[in-house]
Amino acid sequence: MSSIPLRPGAGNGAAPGAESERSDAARNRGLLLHAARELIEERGVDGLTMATLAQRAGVGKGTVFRRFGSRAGLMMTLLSDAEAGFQGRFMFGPPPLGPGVPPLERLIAAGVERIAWVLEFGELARAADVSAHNRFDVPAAVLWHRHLEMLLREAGGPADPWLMATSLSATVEPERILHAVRVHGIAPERLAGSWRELVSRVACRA
Amino acid sequence: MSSIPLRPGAGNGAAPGAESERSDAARNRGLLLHAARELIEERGVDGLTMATLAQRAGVGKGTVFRRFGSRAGLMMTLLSDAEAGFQGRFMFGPPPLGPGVPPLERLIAAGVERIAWVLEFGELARAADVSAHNRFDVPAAVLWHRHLEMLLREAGGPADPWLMATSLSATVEPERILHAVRVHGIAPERLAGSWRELVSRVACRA
DNA sequence: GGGCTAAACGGACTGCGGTCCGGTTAATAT
DNA sequence: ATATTAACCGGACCGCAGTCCGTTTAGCCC
Repeated sequence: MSSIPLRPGAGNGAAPGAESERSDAARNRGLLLHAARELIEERGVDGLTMATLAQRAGVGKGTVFRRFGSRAGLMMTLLSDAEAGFQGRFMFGPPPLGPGVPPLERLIAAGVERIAWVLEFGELARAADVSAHNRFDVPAAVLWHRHLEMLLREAGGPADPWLMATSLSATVEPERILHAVRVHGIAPERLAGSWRELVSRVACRA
Repeated sequence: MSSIPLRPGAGNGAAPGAESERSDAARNRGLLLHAARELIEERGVDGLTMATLAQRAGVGKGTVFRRFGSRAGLMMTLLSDAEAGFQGRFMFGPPPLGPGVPPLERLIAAGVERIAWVLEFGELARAADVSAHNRFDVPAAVLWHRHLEMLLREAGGPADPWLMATSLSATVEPERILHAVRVHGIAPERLAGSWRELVSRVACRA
């Protein structure tokens, strides 16, 4: 009948790349993600070790690394839902975060939302950002950077929107934000206020 | 005669803290620092392992960790000369980096100098900045932050100089600067140009 | 010089991220 | 049902940062 065989395990929630996936592999990925969320809930992000995770999920350590490549890869996978949600909101969501208002307003909203996002998921993001490549060249980071760059360009402010977007991006990095809040006790509203002032000065003509 | 006994090993170049230091300890620290510089020259910062360092210096591994606490501590020690030089220049050196010109000019000079410093010593700084504490709460980092904050305050620009200094500081972090130059091929002059624009917009009234 | 003590020494040990490879199994073709 | 094979599995293994503790020694006092 069908010349195209069914690919078991394809099309389930967590994207297995472009290829399909054997059913045992899919099952193990599910087990691992579940166990990972459980362990993080119990012991925090830093309390999760790859060996413990393997044991909890009832698989070998090699399997964990084949699925996620590295600890950072696992964290990125765990983060992907939260990141996708954030992306969706600033690209297609309602104003002032999404399109429909002047660029400066969107920039302000983007930073405020980002700060809130970091406060919620920053711990995970920190664990995912072990290398410069993971921090800057991963699709989510590139997208965020481009979004800021585009808004700066629309606002017609800086002469070098790419680098200015880099500066803005640096301002709201998880490590810095979490440190400011947790160690220096800076209130999130104060972070938002400084962000507002920063982008207001940077994203305007003259 | 003298009721104050001589403290052997005290007063040599590399500050041993507030206390004195036994002669063998001082000798080993010298050997270790020498061996470390040698190894970094040969294999790069990332190619230095604590075990290799111990072996090269002809001491045990425990000794390395007692002297420097951690790999990051060793890197900070190796960096301290370069950092002291940089600090001296922006605090007491000739204008426009040192005092004697309007704050905006000093801010511009500070960033340009910092970028150059990072290009020279950033690899070491990256290895020293393993934790948030090492990155933000170490004396050199605090001093640099305070310097930027003070200049912003003098310029009378932002309403929240402390946080604005944090943003400026984030812009010239080693990881970002090195990544921009090495991966994206951004020319240092372009970094300097963007810095100039950033501080010009941030550090002015109105 | 000889004894005393606090400090320094050094290497075995642990825990972790990450790799490797021989054995196993899911999917397919016959 | 059986054979084939590509993908998957698992745990032994490696290198590294960092710790621990029994041993050695520098500096001081007599």
